[in-house]
Amino acid sequence: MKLATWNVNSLAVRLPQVLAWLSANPVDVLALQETKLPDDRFPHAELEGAGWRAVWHGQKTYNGVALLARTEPRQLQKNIPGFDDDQARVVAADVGGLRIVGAYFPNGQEPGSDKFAYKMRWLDALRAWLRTELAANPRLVLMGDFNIAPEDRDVWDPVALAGTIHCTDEERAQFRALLALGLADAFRLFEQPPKSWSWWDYRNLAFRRNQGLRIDHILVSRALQPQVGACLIDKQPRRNDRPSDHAPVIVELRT
DNA sequence: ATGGCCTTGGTACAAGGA
Repeated sequence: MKLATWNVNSLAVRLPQVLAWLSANPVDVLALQETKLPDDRFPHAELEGAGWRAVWHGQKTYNGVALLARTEPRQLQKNIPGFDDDQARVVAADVGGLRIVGAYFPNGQEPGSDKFAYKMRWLDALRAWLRTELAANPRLVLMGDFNIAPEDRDVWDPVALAGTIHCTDEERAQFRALLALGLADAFRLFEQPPKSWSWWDYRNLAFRRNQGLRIDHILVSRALQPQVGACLIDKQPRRNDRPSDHAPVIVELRT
């Protein structure tokens, strides 16, 4: 079983690339972030035509998440229960015997800003909810755009970017607190090439220079860890014309 | 360099992203 996550930075723009990628990369579940579509504009018919069931939670202009699956997702959850939020950032469902949580974590903009405070509140609420969710669903995967580079090795220039957004101690402590719930960063269960990133700025020829961050993650619960066979970042779609600034992350679970 | 790009909304340029 293969699962993947991809921040597509507008599904309206990227749908053809998503369908092409899915044809070449037969995953069972794909979590999407930054669909940037209200629910009535989600392209469920096109996806259905390609053999994908979907659940989606979107809004106009910003944010928006979805899960695409080969089988019907059940037990749908949109956003974090009990956390009043006007931003569409979470969609969860049961697929193939797994609890799948797809999430678009807040960016946070700048330490000390209102948006950063929101990011911290959102992370607190996510963690509290996941604690109960994990207790009820031991086979759980949390994947998406975390907007957190967990360690210095996840940053192309950790000196220049020390303490900046995605790299602050507070964000990294939040990431470790998620791991402490009993989750593992699937990517780090394996030896990986140095300078592995999942996002490259559109500016500065950043992709060509491989100047990026690893901020898109797949976390697996303890019960699933023995089944994780591989985890990789697929840089290929970042080479497309009009690419997303993020690349997909893929995990393989042995069944 | 308080920059460089991309998307949306809307039709000029601001906001947001990371």
